[in-house]
Amino acid sequence: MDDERTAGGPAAPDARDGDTEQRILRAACTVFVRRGTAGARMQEIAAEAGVNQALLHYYFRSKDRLAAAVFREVAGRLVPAAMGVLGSEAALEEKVERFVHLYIDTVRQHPFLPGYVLAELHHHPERLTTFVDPAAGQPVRLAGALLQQLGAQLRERAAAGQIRPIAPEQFVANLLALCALPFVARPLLQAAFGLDEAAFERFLDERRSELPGLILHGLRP
Amino acid sequence: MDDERTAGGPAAPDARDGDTEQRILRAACTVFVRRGTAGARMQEIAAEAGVNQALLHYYFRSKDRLAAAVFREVAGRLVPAAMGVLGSEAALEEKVERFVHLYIDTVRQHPFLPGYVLAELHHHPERLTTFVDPAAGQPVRLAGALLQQLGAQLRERAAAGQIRPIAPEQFVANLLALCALPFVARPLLQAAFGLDEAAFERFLDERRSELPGLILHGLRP
DNA sequence: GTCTATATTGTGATAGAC
DNA sequence: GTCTATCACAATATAGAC
Repeated sequence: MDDERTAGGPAAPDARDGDTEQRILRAACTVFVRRGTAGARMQEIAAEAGVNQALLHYYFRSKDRLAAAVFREVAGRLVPAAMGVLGSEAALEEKVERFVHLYIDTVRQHPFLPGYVLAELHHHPERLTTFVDPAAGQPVRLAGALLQQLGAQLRERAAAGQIRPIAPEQFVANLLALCALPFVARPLLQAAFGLDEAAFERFLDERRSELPGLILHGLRP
Repeated sequence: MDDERTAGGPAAPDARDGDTEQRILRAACTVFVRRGTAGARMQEIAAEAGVNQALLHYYFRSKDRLAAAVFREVAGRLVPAAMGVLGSEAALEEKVERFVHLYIDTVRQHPFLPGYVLAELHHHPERLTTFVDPAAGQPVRLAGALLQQLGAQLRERAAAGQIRPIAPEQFVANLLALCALPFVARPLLQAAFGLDEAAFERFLDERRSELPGLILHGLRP
C-alpha cells in the first residue's frame, strides 16, 4: 500500500521521486483531509510520505505549522479559481455554467476536500488569514470588487426584466451550496439513496449537467 | 460562564438540576459539536457538566461510547423531523416551505450542528447505523417509501406540465444543500461577505423567506 | 454515585549519531 | 538531510476511598 514508486528520474538517488519537503506536504494533505486536523497523526503522515516522524519536524517545525501549510495548499487550489470565474467579465449564464463545471470537475478528484476546508474554518477561523489581501486586510476582495461587480450584473438583468432581483450574497451562497453539498454530505446521501460508488458518480454527472439550468430557471421572473 | 442553575426543584439536594447522566450527555453534546469528535476532550466535558472525569466513564464507559450517544442524540433531533415533512401527504409547495422553515428555525439555535453531523459521518461512517431501520437494514427508508412517494409526486406534476422532470434524489439534495450550507460554511460566508453576527442573522432571514420561491421557480417548465 | 489519585497509554516534539 | 532513540506531557481510563 505504500512505497509505490514512479518510473523514476534517471538521477534519482534513492528511488523516491520529488524532493522530500514536497513529498511530506503531499502526504500531509492526504492525511489531514482524510482525518481532519485534530484526528491526523504525525506518524501516519510520516508513513504515507515514506520517511520518519523526525523529518516532519525538521521541515515544518510543528504539527500546527504543517496544518497551516496544508490548508494553504488545498484551499489555494480551488478558491482563487472559483473566484476568478465569478469575477470574470462573462455573462451570467456563462459564469454559472463555468462555476458548476469547474467546481464539480475539480472536487471530484478530491471528494473530501470541501468537508475538510469547511470544518477547518470552524475549528481554526484564524486560517482565514490565508485568504486575506495583505493590503486591505479584507478576505480576498470577495466582499469588495467581486461582490459589487456581480451585484451590478444581477441588478442590470433584473432591471431589464430578465431575472428576479436577488442579492449577490444569496446568489453566491446558492451556487456554492448546490455544488459543494453533495461532496460534504456524500456518506449521508449515498446511504439515504442507496447508491454505490458508481451510482454516486452518475448522480454527480446528472447534477453537473442539470444544475446550471436549474439555477438560472430559479431566477426567471 | 458555567455553573448557572435554574430556579431549582424544591427537593434538589445539591442545587444542580436534572439527573447526572442527562447533564453529562448534554455537556458532551455541546463539546462534541463545538470541537468535533477527535478534538473533544473528556476533561472539558466534565467541566461543562460540573462533575469530574471519572463520572463520564462511570456512565458511558469510554469516549467512543459517549461519542456514539451524542451522535444519536443530536442527529435524532433533526433527521426524523425533516423526513417527516418530506414524507407527508402535503402538496409540493407546502413541503418545500415547511422543510425550509423547519430546517432553518431548528438549526439556527445550534449553528454548528450540521457541520458536526456531516463531519462525523465522514470520519465514522459506522454511525449511519443510528438511522438504520432494524427490520429492513436500510437507512430509515429514505431509500424506500419516502423517495418513491416523492418521486411519484414529482412525476405527476411533470406529467401535468407544471414542473420540469427531476429525480427525487436531486430534489432532496438541492433542498438540503440550500438549507444546510449557510451553516456549514458560516465562517467562510461571514468573512467573504463581511457580515457580523447580526448581519448574518438578517442574511438567514432573507434566505428563509426567499428559498421556497427560488426552489419552486427553478422547477418551472 | 461521586470523588481523588494514579495507572497506562498515545502523541507531539527533541537530542544526537551518522 | 535522515535516521534511531527518547523525552515530556496530554488524554483516556481505572482503582479505590468515601
